[in-house]
Amino acid sequence: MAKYIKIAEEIRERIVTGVYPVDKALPDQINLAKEFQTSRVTVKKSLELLAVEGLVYSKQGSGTYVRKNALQMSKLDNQLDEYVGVAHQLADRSSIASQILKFDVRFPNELECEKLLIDKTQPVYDIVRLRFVDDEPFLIEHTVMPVHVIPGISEEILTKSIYEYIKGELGLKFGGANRHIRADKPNELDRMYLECEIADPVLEIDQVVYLTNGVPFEYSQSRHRYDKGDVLVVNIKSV
Amino acid sequence: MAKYIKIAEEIRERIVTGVYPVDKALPDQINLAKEFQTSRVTVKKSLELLAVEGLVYSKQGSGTYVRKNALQMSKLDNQLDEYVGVAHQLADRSSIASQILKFDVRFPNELECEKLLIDKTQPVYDIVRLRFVDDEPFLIEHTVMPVHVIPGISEEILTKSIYEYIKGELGLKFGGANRHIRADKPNELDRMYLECEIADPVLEIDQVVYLTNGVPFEYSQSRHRYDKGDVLVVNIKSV
DNA sequence: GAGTGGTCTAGACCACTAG
DNA sequence: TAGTGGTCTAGACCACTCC
Repeated sequence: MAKYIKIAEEIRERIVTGVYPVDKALPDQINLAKEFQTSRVTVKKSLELLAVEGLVYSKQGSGTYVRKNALQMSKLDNQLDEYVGVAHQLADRSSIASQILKFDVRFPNELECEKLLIDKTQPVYDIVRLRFVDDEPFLIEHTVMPVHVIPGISEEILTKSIYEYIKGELGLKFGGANRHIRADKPNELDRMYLECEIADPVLEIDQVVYLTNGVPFEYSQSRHRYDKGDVLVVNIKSV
Repeated sequence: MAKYIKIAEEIRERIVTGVYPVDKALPDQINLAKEFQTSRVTVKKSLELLAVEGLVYSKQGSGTYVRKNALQMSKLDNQLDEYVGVAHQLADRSSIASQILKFDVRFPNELECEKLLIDKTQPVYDIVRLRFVDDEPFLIEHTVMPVHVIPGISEEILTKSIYEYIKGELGLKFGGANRHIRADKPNELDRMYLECEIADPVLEIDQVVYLTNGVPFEYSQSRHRYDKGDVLVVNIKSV
């Protein structure tokens, strides 16, 4: 484990336990460097980590301070690391099940080519899944994935986790996503499978998910019951 | 302007113009350092900037590569810098107007105290605004702000931009936000002011906005017409 | 084993804040 | 003006990838 990460952990611990109180300055970088038997550059790197997490902020010429909302931020971080779509947010506290409504291979349409950065000749999986939380329908998800990027998908994998398969079997890493979030009226499928009334809105999330090398591997549209969960977005400016 | 930022700009330019092609490795850090007459550490810092933007990724022992979706990412970035709530997303291409429905000062309730990290004795502004894009109602926003954090709010400021006032007059900086996004059925106000039909869903965004020092200065709930705009969330993993 | 990125150092100078 | 963070250097060693 890198030294600057260990130091960041120690400082984070001191913040959440109140050794470094909220709204007050930390010891300056030179003294922290002395204490941790390291160079100032390394200490600075640790503080940058904590700044990205929203725990501290630095003011040139003045000092590095604990942010007033530091304690709240430290709670959020665990959730963030695990965040993949919305389904995962609930993984801890509930049982999740999947029902496969459709699993096909076909050629992509124009929009899918554009989103997935592929051409018309490259086949894609066409998957529709219904997800349950504690036996109640929660979301319906339409996923399109390029076969050549994620080969070997089977129904068995779909009932478990695609992300686990990509990480474990294929050795690829999730690298980010762009999501569009909007509200919509329920359509036929929503009413049938999510058991929506005609006046029940749905929350729609359109996303393109990328591997670390920027190759898109999933373009999906998921539609959620409006009364089951929401989307949390945390945003910290670094400048 | 710091050298590492200039170098990042030059490399970004080379990526978007195709000098460094997508999916290929950049020159290694030592050679980039030579070219830019600098040290390897400085080059690395430039590459880290570009990695955060989603343009490149580095693989220890192998090289630094242009991400396949780099060109799409470079388009998104401009939008992101300007992102403050949802209203701003539209600022460029349309005329925005505000109508003040309510502007009061009162004591906060328990939830507001918790969100804004204040106690019951500290008064808050209680503001309700209706926003129009090109003369059509677009969102209705209920904002609560602590008076002692943002003093001197007037109706005139509200019709313009609170953020401009905070930055310009008070010299404070916006430092981040936590948002919860969900879909909901329209309530009385939505139907009256947003001109929603009873079956029209609304997109609700609950947010706490912070200054750079972590002091919450706004707790707001905005409700949007489902057919006018959505929320874009970009997420790049750095690990 | 050669090449590449990741980390770390010790010291320097600059830019900014605050009294 | 003193103190603090921001940047930069030149060199070193380590960890990892890939041939």
